[in-house]
Amino acid sequence: MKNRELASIFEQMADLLEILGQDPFRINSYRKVARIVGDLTEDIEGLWKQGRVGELPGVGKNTAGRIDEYCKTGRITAHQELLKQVPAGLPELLDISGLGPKTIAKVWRQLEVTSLDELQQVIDDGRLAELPGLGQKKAKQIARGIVFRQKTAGRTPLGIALPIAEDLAEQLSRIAGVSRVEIAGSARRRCETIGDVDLLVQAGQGKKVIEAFTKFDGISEVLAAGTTKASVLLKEGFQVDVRVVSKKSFGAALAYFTGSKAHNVAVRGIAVDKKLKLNEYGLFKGERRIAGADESGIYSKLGLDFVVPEIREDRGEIQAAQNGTLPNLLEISDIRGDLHMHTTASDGTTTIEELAQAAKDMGYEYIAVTEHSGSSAIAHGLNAERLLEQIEKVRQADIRIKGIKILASAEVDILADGSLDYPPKVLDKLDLVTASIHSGLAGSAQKVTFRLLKAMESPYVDIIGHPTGRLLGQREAMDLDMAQIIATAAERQIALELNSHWVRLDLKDVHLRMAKEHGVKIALCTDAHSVEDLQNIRYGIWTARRGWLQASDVLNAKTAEELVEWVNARREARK
DNA sequence: GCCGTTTTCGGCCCGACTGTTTTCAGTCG
Repeated sequence: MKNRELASIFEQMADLLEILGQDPFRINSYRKVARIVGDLTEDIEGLWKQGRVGELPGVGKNTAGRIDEYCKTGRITAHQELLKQVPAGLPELLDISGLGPKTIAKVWRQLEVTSLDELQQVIDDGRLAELPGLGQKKAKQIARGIVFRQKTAGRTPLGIALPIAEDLAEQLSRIAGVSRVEIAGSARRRCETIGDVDLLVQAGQGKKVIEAFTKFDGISEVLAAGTTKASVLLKEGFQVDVRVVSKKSFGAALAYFTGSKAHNVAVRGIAVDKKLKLNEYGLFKGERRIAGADESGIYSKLGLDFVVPEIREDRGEIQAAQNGTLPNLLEISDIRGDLHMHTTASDGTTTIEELAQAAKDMGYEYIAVTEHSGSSAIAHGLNAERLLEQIEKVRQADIRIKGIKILASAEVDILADGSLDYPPKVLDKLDLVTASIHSGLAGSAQKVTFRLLKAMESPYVDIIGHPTGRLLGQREAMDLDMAQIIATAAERQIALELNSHWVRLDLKDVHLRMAKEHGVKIALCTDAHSVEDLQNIRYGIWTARRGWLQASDVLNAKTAEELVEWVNARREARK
């Protein structure tokens, strides 16, 4: 699937045009195409073969021609031409906070800067500060932007940012005069990584709130502080923006700052169609505010069902909200068990008993204990003999501990050739089998896809664990042919895992949606290595919701009886 | 660039803050 690659070409064309100072609206249209193509669950080449590229929103005659050229030749002439006009090192400079296209063009034309290194040089020798329209402060701001980008690569995992955001929100709510605090932005949409944290405060006296906020512990630098907003850098290395708004505008501001930008633009378009004006202060008919205190009022006045933050991405939710066909998304209460966890028998830090008790306290009906298999030596994986002992321990625990069903399972390694790390007669003794790749993740697309497909041929595999193997900010996802993996999972009735640890979130939202559309069941599991890890399920729930999943799409939303039935049906088919 | 029309041109979101100016450009969200 070439969707990502094509999207990045359009994205880069937009960057190049921006540096060249072209029409901003034209640039915006390129960015829109990049986003549409990147989010597409269908293969763009498939769409092209059917001659349906022109049906995509935002794709006109010109863009359709370019996609046509790309599908035929693998490149776009206009893109190549643009690359010749701008030094290769410039587009990445757009990622530096405080540095925009105008300034990049200026340092390029006037100081002959063509790379990040050369930019650093003209900052250090003072030439950047001497450019007309710039100065000492601006130069320092850009220098900070460079450091920040190098330190954090720009994004922070939700699992790190959200607890900090929740703590800041709590502190803000204790400031005198503050009546309400909400986390907005991508953290509220529960995106897997957060660029910066947006906090919205309802209060009369903005200035006092800003003054108190900028004195909080944990702030390493105040970037901006006015009467209604402040931006600070935390010691953890990411930015927090606080905005103070009045009660009558709170809902409008919350919607506005929750985004996504694409969702907001589309909603605003609906307002315009109705001869209304929507901004961060409210929904207006002429001068009169007709909604704004709460989000639901705005959606309802626009003839839309309320759209939960997790799916505000302009991926079809607005049309669904108009038609009354928004899905009834998965809730944490729908989850009846966790099917992936480790004990001290392999690399966990806890026991079967402790996990079972904690799961019971969470209201679960069942758990599956899944140790690593022998080839994961570093994780003290179990060879066949030790696995049989572990199965016996699980059976005993299941008898001893009342009120929860404990399934004997395993996270069996998928080896380099796609075979499984236990022989069939051992696998046959397990209630449930998850198979995962733990090594050789950097292999070619062809190789890693082959390994997974091969493993899925086994009649013993019920679930594929953390299918892409990514670790946010640490390790790239495997270069899988996801369309083929999903098609095979659908055909063979194999569930795919949504590993809910916040560093994995694997599968991710768009792949979950793709799987759902093909009728593939998702196993929403924590891969817990401790009792606390079981709580990571909340990250999985949010990601599942971002993928439009409903309870009916989730394997472990089934009752214990239904789950056993599902497994047995697969066992029958195996014979 | 796309889109949609009271259809072939004109609009496409726009307000806050900073820094460099001295009324505004650039950046950001």
